[in-house]
Amino acid sequence: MATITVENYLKQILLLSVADGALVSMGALATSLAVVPGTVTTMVKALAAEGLVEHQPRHGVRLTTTGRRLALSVLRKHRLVETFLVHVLKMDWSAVHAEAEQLEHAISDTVLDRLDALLGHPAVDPHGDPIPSRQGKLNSQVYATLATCALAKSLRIVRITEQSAEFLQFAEQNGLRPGATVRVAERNLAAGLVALKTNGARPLALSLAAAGKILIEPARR
Amino acid sequence: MATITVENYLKQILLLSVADGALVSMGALATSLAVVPGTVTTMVKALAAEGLVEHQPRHGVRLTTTGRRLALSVLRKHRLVETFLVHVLKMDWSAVHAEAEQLEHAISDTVLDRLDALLGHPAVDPHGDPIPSRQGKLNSQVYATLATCALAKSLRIVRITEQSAEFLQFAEQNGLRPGATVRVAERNLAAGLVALKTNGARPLALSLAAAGKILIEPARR
DNA sequence: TGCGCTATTTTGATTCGTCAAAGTAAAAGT
DNA sequence: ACTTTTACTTTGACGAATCAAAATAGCGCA
Repeated sequence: MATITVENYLKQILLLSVADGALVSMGALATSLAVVPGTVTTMVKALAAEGLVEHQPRHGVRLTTTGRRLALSVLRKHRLVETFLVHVLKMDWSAVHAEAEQLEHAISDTVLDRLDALLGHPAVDPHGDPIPSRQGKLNSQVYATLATCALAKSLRIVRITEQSAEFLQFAEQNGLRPGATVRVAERNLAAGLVALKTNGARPLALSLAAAGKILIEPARR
Repeated sequence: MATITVENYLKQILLLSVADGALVSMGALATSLAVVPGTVTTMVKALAAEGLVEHQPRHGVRLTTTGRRLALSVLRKHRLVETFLVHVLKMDWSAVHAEAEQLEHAISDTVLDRLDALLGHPAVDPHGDPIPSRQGKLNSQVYATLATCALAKSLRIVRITEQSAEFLQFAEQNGLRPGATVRVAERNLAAGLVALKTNGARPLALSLAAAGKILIEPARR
């Protein structure tokens, strides 16, 4: 069985691959796993020997079919656990990521299935991130972000693609959570700023980088 | 922070110490942790260096105050998780031990507190084992067992001190769960057998060893 | 009192995941 | 095109946890 470390490497490669089967750079992997690059090289070679990834020396790494299946199962655990922590244990939206990071490696498939049923087979977690299905299907629809969308239109937030507790706390306190409605009042590329109007009405400024983390779709009706 | 291995050693020493502060033999520890004796010696010396246990070379090991506190916290996690799995996820009474064995190391104090509240601060887990309090108090009342109690009296099962799935399955199928009422019809020391009458009425024979795993008290009223 | 059995400890080796630092290839700049 | 920068890989070492097998201490028993 895969160790916790292996599970983390695979999950991270999945999260960093911009498109399905795209190469992930060793450096990016090292940063996101908080290890030095040499460690990643060593581990990736080991994973490749196990048939979990394909290593293109000097260029990067991608998941094999087997590796992807495993990574998706870890991601499913992570996101279902987050959903459970928020919806059942009423924990703070912004605090659950770190908890789930541990629990995703300790939870069995049996427990996961029960949890899934208890939660009513949710399609997305509290951040709006899609939950992989039991069969390993991941709804990877491409959404616009607050950094790129049309101005003045009424938008619905579908997802916050950032897991740092500070950012999530800030988002929550300003009404930026999945399901909320917003409009982009103004966008100033030079200053790197995006001005928002939320439902609650007080105006709000965001950096472009931050705005790019918030995925949206046209508000329904 | 203590590794998973350290947590397991401490928990096991706690469970094996017959009385508070009694020495636990290295051999018993090795068996219950499924490692060779040499490994236990090495680890115990390391734990002693950390101030978590006191090692009496050639004689055994006992927990220090610090070690005991840590062990109790692990045990609390284990038993609360078991309770959650049975009462909320409706999992099989006999299957939850193995699951909890993993989860006890992944769950934070924050999550544990929420879980405890959700379950209504239970005093015992589904096997009837007492759950240590948040402050580290463990209700260690001494109960009689089916191997030692009076005959013909009406008894209430309070606890099953055995975690193998086979035994628990057998117990469950025969109505031997905490809270159930039984009477000992007959005890044959020579044959090593105990004959029971359960509520459900079909008579049932148990080995003395098995009967000793079932703790009881006089039925109320 | 000494002999032998059994539990415990030692010793040397192994695996996993990691780091620091030196070496190398590829990409980017002038 | 040649040099510099950057990304990646290699090498040697280390800590944690383990095992196998040899060495030793304690204990019961004759």
